[in-house]
Amino acid sequence: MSDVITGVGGRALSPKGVETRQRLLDAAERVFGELGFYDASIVKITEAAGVGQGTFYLYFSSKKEIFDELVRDLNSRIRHAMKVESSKGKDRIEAELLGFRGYFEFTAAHPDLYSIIRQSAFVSPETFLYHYERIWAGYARALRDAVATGEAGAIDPDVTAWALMAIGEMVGMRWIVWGDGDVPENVLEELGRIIRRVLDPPS
Amino acid sequence: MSDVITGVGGRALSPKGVETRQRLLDAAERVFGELGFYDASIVKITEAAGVGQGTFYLYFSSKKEIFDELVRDLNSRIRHAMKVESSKGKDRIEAELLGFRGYFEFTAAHPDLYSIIRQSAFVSPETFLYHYERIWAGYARALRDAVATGEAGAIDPDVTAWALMAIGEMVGMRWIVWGDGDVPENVLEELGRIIRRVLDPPS
DNA sequence: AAGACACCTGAATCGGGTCTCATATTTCTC
DNA sequence: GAGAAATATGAGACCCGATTCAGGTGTCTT
Repeated sequence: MSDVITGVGGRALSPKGVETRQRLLDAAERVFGELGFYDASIVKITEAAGVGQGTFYLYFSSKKEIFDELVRDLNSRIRHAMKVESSKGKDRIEAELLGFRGYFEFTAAHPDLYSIIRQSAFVSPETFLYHYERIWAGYARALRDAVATGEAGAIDPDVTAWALMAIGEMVGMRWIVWGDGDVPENVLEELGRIIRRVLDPPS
Repeated sequence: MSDVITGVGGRALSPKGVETRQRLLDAAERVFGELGFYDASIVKITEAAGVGQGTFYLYFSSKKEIFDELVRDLNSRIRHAMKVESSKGKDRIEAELLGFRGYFEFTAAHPDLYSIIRQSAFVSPETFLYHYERIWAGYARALRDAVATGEAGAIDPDVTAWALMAIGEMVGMRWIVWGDGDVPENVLEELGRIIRRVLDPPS
């Protein structure tokens, strides 16, 4: 576990270097979010960060590297948002629905970031895979627990986790990204019905 | 309904022109599939088609235009594959599962093309939307019919259609694109269980 | 076979990108 | 405050892509 922040070549950074690196990351988030990976350029990122072009290469060796770093960061923020919400649920069904709500809220608050992650599919397939597997793992563990405690019926937790994750992503895209930024109440209700049916809790 | 094939500027094409246009489309499918939209270049497409660079602009006005044409073509092939399979089903549940199989078979046979469609999200959002809405519309109509005939319970066909489509896409990605090109039998079985539960047919 | 018309060509233009490097500045250490 | 180390700079070398254009080739008609 090395939490030490380094520049290119593993160079240790002074507080000033750490700050500049962070400025570049923040700028990259804005620029990638607005323009997408391919239309974003190093020049635009350094301009947004208020540093010279050459400075970029003191901290990141390529455009892809800073992009990957950003996706990992977003992934952990999304999982955090979901976990915070879902932990408020009294049972597994409620927890799942709240987890979705957390996801939708994050998506609504950061529609650009949502699109960044989708872009990683082509920019950096490993990172894209990492993103889905991390989220999936959380779902699958929760579902295994639910089966163990009898809150869910005879389901396959692994396959069901992929299915639920898929639904959350699609609904976020359909009603938040393509819609007016909010998932309507009737859709949330139907989502509740679907989750209940899929989880098959003993009555 | 104009089935007349034209070049840039609506120019009518002779048989030779039609053939060259098709050669470019076939080449574009291979090049986009292998390299993705951004790394593909007009030069590479014209080389793969065996024509000069300038020829490209006799038939398509830009890289995006030929890409959009390709996505629309793929969309109709996917829907056709799904329809052919699902029409073999004896009831709605079986039809849905067969439709998924058709989709998986298409995905397995054309993994590159699958990725092309995902790329359209950034290259051409309208086309991406078109793709999902066309597929969704077919699902939703089938589900409405199922509700009417009593093959499905008190479901919201529109929301349920988005959910089922999402599941199919995610499973295709997880087991075909990331996996070994085939959806295992046990996953298909669990998928059957999920569909049955979600459709809620009266027992 | 001459003219018309569709088709084809690739070198050249133009724009824009990544990354390097010689040099300058700031900060740290003693 | 002098020397070392870290940080910063932006012009320019280098590369590659989309698109245009002035002119060449094939094919059909009469």
